[in-house]
Amino acid sequence: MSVQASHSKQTESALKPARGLRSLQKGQQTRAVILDAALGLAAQMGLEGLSIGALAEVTKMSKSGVFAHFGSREELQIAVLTEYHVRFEEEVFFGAVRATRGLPRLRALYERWLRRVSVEIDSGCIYISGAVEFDDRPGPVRDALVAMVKAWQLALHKAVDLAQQVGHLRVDADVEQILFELHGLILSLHHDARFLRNPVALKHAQAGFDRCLQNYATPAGLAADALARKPVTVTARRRSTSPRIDRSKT
Amino acid sequence: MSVQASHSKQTESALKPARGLRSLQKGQQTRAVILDAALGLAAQMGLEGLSIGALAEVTKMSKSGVFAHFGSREELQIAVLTEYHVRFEEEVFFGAVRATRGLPRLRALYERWLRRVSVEIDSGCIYISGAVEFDDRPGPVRDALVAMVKAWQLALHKAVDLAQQVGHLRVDADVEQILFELHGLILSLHHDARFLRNPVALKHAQAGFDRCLQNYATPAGLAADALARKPVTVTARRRSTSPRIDRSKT
DNA sequence: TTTAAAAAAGCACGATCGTTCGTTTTATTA
DNA sequence: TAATAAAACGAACGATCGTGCTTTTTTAAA
Repeated sequence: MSVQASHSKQTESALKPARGLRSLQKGQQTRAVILDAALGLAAQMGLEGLSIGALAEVTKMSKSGVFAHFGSREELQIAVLTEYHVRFEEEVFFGAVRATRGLPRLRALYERWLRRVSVEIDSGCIYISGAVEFDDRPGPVRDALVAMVKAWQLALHKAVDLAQQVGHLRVDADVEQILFELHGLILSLHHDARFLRNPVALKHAQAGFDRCLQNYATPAGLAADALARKPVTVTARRRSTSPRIDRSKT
Repeated sequence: MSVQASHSKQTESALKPARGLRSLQKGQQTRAVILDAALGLAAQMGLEGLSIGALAEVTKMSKSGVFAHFGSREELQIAVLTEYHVRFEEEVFFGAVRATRGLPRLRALYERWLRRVSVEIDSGCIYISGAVEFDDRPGPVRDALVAMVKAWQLALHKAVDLAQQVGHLRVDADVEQILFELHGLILSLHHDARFLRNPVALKHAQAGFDRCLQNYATPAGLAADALARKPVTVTARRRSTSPRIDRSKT
């Protein structure tokens, strides 16, 4: 199941040569290198700002050499997108489903999502920038992006559903509404942290999540959430001016 | 005070000719036409996607003719930005400050903001798309954009402050946190409505605002809010599956 | 209506874009 | 090691980008 979007352009013909499948043969290997650089470039300049020339320069290859690996710019963009999807899935989703069902898992998903959007290495969430770039630009790239975002939202939807089933979230709460608000917190974080360079944006995003729980969670859910969180001390979280809550990371 | 960002590139030398200031003389007139077209183009393609060639085509002018009005692409982008700022100020801010201080005014601001982001003619909020495009692109365009967004946030900040002073919002509430969450709702709306084409996004944004009030407003504030809202019937708002709340516009 | 100024057009420039094609260099197999 | 396939390169294409420069057209003042 996972967060699979329906895009498997990996050809990997698997017929004829019964290839070694041990070490990537040179082609796939440099393709991976290119893709890695492309991810960094796309995170910085956006998917539309990603150019083959710049990519060639950064990988110290010729333009045509880079180009040959993808066949077209569109396919390069899609390849970048699916690579990002795989990493996102790996880091955020698979890393969080180990947490127990209910609020602990939902919080784990959210926390990892936070990190991904704000403090990542080259930062710049391609889902978010891509959504803005392609909201008025039809085509296969947009289609692929929509599929991935929807897949991720579906995964979140299931996590919220589960949290309701185990009695951590009130069953009369509108799941779509919860997702809408959580997504808003993420987008606001992305905006304030990256664009406005506001260093406290992360804390606002975390506080927003807590306040969301206060509204939609059951007493049992709140208890489970408190238990699952790092039990350093039992002092209630309070909003103070002194910036020492910083150590609340896993 | 208003929502003034510090950018008045309007030259308007005001010296020598004591110009007619009645009807714009030809230059300013076509400049206005170009700018109007540029706003539409930028809303659709983004500030970076806005090209002088496309702008010339849409206005049926020569490239150099368009170009001469701005002197550089950057100045064109800034001109588009300030024009957008003026319109935003007009529609959202000045249109809402007529509402009485406190929650009525805050709601008026929010409602107009909503419309601006979701249902506008050519739609596509340049503040939002610009924030994504220029979060990693230093320069005067970014600076201008940051100034405008901060000016708008300051205006919102004052509205929230006022709502606290008149006893509509709890004084122990963190203003920045409120702004963060409201902004998140707007961004989520922009994302879901424009990118995902979700027709119910607007309702989620409205419900999110209501829930925000439930958390941060005082009883007196809630009463004032209920009074200020269209007093069609006195039935309490409830979350039902039947979609009939649609007529809740001013 | 004539004249001076402003506005728009026309043309061309260097750069960069994605892309194609033919050649040369690598890597893989026999 | 020789033969074969894959990979990377180099050069060039048409298009478009922003931007200068010169000329023509339009507008405003005398």
